Amino acid sequence: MSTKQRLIDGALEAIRVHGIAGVSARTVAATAGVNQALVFYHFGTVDDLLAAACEAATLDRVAAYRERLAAVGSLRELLDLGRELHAEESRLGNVAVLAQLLAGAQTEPRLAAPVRAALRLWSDEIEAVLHRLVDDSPVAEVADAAGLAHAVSAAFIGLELYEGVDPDGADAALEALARLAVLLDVVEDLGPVARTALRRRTRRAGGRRRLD
Amino acid sequence: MSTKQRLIDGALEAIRVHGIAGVSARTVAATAGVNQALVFYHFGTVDDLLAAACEAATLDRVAAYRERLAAVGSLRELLDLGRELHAEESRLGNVAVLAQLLAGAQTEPRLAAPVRAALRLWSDEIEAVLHRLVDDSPVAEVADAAGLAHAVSAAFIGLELYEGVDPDGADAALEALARLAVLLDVVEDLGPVARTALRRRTRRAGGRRRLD
DNA sequence: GTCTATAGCTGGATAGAC
DNA sequence: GTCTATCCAGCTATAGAC
Repeated sequence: MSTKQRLIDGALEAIRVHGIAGVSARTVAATAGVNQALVFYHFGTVDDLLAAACEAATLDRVAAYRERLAAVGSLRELLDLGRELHAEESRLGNVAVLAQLLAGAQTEPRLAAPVRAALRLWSDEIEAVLHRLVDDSPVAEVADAAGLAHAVSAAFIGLELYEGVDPDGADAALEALARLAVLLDVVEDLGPVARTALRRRTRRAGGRRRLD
Repeated sequence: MSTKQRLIDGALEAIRVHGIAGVSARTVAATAGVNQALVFYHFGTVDDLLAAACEAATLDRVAAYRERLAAVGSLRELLDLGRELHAEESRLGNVAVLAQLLAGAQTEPRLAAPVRAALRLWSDEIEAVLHRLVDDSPVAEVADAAGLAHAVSAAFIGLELYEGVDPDGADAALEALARLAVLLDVVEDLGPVARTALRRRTRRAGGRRRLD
């Protein structure tokens, strides 16, 4: 394995263990088992290494789910895959890494673009599935695929961080969301008469809602 | 204003400006306009100062919304207040501070308890309102107040971080969630016959969903 | 490409004068 | 309570030997 790759893996592991506030050329190099000066030889700055690690990790994980996402055939299946993905990535610590990088990107402009790109990789993937499942179902009335894809990505990050300090609270949140999502099933199975009624009602309610 | 208070305010401002990775006794003291050694005299360690700042800021902001939350009379109104709160706190940077502290708490055990307590202050408040609005409405079938309160808190954090690197994506996410929430209005206005039908359907769908 | 060594800085934390 | 002065660890980044 190349030194560059070892540094990237070391960076990801160092973020997992020490958080964004605890990563440094020294901690990363120690984790990777290489000399500290090589961080600067290969990447120039620590932030550039973090950016490279962010991109590499995301490309890898998104690719790992592409097939499973393509096989999803209903909202029910998508929700199940979502919970599976949450459990799996939580265990591997990938969402945690992305969350730390996202927190760091708030005040470090050089991290903002790579982190945005990583989030877009995920949300584009989710958006494609949502379009396929939702666009010609009754849910289309209330579901904007692009916006929801971003919301799902943000929720994954938020829940991961929440879980770090309040695991029971995060569990309860996931349960509650799954329960609420049952509504989508109900709408999806609606007959034509009920669909028309729903459309009428959502149009009205949507009009009342638009405030800002 | 006491030195302790100036340090707390300085800590909050320093987190806003430099992020959790950039706060130090020196940056905080400089922001507060006091001597660096006073951080340790008054709080012992930097983390203990951050913990105190976390608690103070949250108590302050939760109190600022208590009246408005008590005045909420419908899910529609709650959603509108939520978007108002998001805009207001985003501008003041309070959610951003909580998000940074939450990120730091993932790897700093001394921050975990205070941050969990802060999140609970918010979610308890939200849970109380949800109980009041939802418990004897048809939505109760699909809405667990306690779990949803945690979900809402986590979503606020996730969206705030998302907004920091992708404002357009975060806007789209909020729009999409508001649109989806229209479903709740629809269910809330359901007649008794439709309510019974919904209950039957959610029971079945809920049974199929329980996987992990 | 990789190593040692080091410059120059910022970090937490304390001692001791006032 | 507040200040100066200081210790020492850790930080980024570079120079230069191999």
